[in-house]
Amino acid sequence: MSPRIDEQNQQIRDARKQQLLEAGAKVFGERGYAGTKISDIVGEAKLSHGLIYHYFASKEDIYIELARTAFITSYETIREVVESGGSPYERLKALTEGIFAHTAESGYFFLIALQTNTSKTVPAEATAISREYAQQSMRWLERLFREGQEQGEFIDADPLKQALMYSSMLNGVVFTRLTYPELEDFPQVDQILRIFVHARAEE
Amino acid sequence: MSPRIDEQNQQIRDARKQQLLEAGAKVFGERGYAGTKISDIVGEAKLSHGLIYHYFASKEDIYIELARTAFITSYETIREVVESGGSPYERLKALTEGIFAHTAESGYFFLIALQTNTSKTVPAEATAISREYAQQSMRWLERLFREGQEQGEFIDADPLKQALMYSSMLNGVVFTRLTYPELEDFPQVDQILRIFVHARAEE
DNA sequence: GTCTATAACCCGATAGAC
DNA sequence: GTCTATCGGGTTATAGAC
Repeated sequence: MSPRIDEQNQQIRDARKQQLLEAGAKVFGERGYAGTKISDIVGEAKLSHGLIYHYFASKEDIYIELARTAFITSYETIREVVESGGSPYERLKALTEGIFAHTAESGYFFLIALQTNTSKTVPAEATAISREYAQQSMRWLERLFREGQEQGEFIDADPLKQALMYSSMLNGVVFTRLTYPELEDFPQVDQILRIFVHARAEE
Repeated sequence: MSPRIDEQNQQIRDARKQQLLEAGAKVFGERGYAGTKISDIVGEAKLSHGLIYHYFASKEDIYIELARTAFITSYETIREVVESGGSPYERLKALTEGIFAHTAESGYFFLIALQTNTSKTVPAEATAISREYAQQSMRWLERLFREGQEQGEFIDADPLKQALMYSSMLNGVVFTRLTYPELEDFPQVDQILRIFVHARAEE
């Protein structure tokens, strides 16, 4: 095999794998781990039944890879924004808007993350990955809230609980946005962030 | 058959049905509709495999009955509190605390409601029931927010969007409480309701 | 009313041809 | 690399004995 052929083959392999992952994200998101059949995935990807096993060892394997992508993406977004410049409030607002924009286009990953945290049927490895990244993400959020309190922008409260409150609210709102996609300009980001900042005269 | 026997039989039937519904709530909540096997339910209820079909026509049937209970309970709680006495803020606070108390003891129904709204594998009838009650519940919440605005307690904003915001936040927080049951006094109800009320001097 | 046994079907994963 | 055919195991629902 010449290098030329090798390279072409690699491109085909990458393309097929991506095809299967995208199909998997859609059907796992819509139907859950147990409710998804291999035939659903290959049907969505328009590939034959057997071919999926040339790219993944098992159904569990596909799910784990998708869950990992979901959690890493979320974690990296949080880390980058918290480490970036701007006041704590500006960063919190930027993070919120970034997450809304992201989930609007790839809601399936949100649903996969949700399942990984609620269903006992998902592969144990996916649940372990979730726990790991959830903990790390919470640490970054905690730091953001602590900074906001030190600088006087945020109200005083246990920073970890504020971080939990923030992620709770975000989950709830993203979920509603997925349920009612026709709702535009929901929610007002400034409004939901009022929970965390000091009261001030209304204009 | 004497009436005496009939009555005893009816008691047995009711008890078994309740047993199966409770087992079903647990395993459907934990494993999802597709991930739950009949053997999981009867195993949890400690009854034999075949017996479940003397009480329910099908697996779908059990799920529909559980989903109906979940949505009706939620709807009735909202309706009763909104119709009760007290200022809008007092009613909103009472509703929030009531829902937290309720989901703390029967979180499985929350998970069943969640799945019914996100998974395409659940029986279509359950999804229809969800939509119906969600719409009705939203109307009552909308009314509560409109009253709060008219009386000057709540900030001005589209009452329907405030109702959506409230239910989003509640979903997110209940979810977090299920994920971290060891967290006590999370969240501070007064804090989350700050979103909806006018800013005022902090004590 | 309760149980065990089984029918009828479907799924994940593999084998092997092209 | 891609496909069809098939194996082995497991699932819902029913039948029939006690």
